[in-house]
Amino acid sequence: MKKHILIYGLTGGLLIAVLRLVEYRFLVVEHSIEIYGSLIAVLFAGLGIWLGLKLTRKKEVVVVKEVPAAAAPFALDEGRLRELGVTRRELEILALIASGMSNREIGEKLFVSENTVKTHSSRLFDKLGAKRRTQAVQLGKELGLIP
Amino acid sequence: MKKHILIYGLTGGLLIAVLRLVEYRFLVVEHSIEIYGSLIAVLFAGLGIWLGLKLTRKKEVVVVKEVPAAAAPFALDEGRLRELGVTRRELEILALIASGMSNREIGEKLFVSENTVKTHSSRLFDKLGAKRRTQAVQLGKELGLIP
DNA sequence: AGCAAAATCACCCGAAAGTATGACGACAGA
DNA sequence: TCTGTCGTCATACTTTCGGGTGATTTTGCT
Repeated sequence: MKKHILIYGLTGGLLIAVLRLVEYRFLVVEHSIEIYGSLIAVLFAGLGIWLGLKLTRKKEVVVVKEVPAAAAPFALDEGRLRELGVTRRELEILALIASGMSNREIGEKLFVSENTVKTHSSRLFDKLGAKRRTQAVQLGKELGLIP
Repeated sequence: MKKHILIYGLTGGLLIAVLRLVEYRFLVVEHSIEIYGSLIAVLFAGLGIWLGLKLTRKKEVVVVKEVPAAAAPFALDEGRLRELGVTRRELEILALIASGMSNREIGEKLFVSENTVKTHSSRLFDKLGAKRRTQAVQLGKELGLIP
């Protein structure tokens, strides 16, 4: 900004000097005062416009463009977990059920017996109030336990 | 834009007229020419700045803002439906399975026998390559058949 | 009208899922 | 040390699912 003021001042001073020289030649001429004024007017108008442009260059209109975010990261609702009394293991099994695995497959994946998976899922269904595994999956999603 | 030019012209003319009047009083004064010039300079500089401001087209800066897309409207993938040969009824039943209903409940809701639901779901599983209803639900979601 | 696809239903059978009950060890916290 | 929770497993029983087959009716399209 200081640079602008400096340029402005210098231009003004220079103009005065130039006019001083010019003055002697044209002052005698009729209507020279109008020419003189016009000259200054044009020059300063141009300068003003230039300054105005410089000053407003930074005024930017921010346009917010909303883009559908790819995917909600999904955060496990820990609170709900305790609220319902669902244990880690049960949650783990719920996730596997949701992925479409059978009790046997889940048991193999977790290195436990199929019966264990059944007891876990049974207790899980109780806590969720589900009668079927498909319902448990649906409820689990609604409750924020699984993505 | 025409308005601006008009204002500009009028201002200039008016100024000339005013100066004409003022001229007679100050022309006799020493250095009046500098005052005169300064006056014009200041006025036109101001005018120029104002014009500059007006003329400056405000730059639009597009800010891409990621917003957690309220809700993906979900559009049924009709193409996939035909591609897999899944019928409307089967799709309907898939949706009800996904909501956690039993075959019996689905039958009651659709006013058909449980057996009918079973045949529909059986054929559906074939087409989806699913062995269990939970898996069918999972696949259905991946394939864009259900939300 | 006539064909093909879709929808409906039945019956059987085996597999998977779900319920109920009991039991045992590990581990944390009072 | 005692208690409660969690995870593990088993057995027995009921219900639900899923597969296979066959059949009839509806419906959409030419």
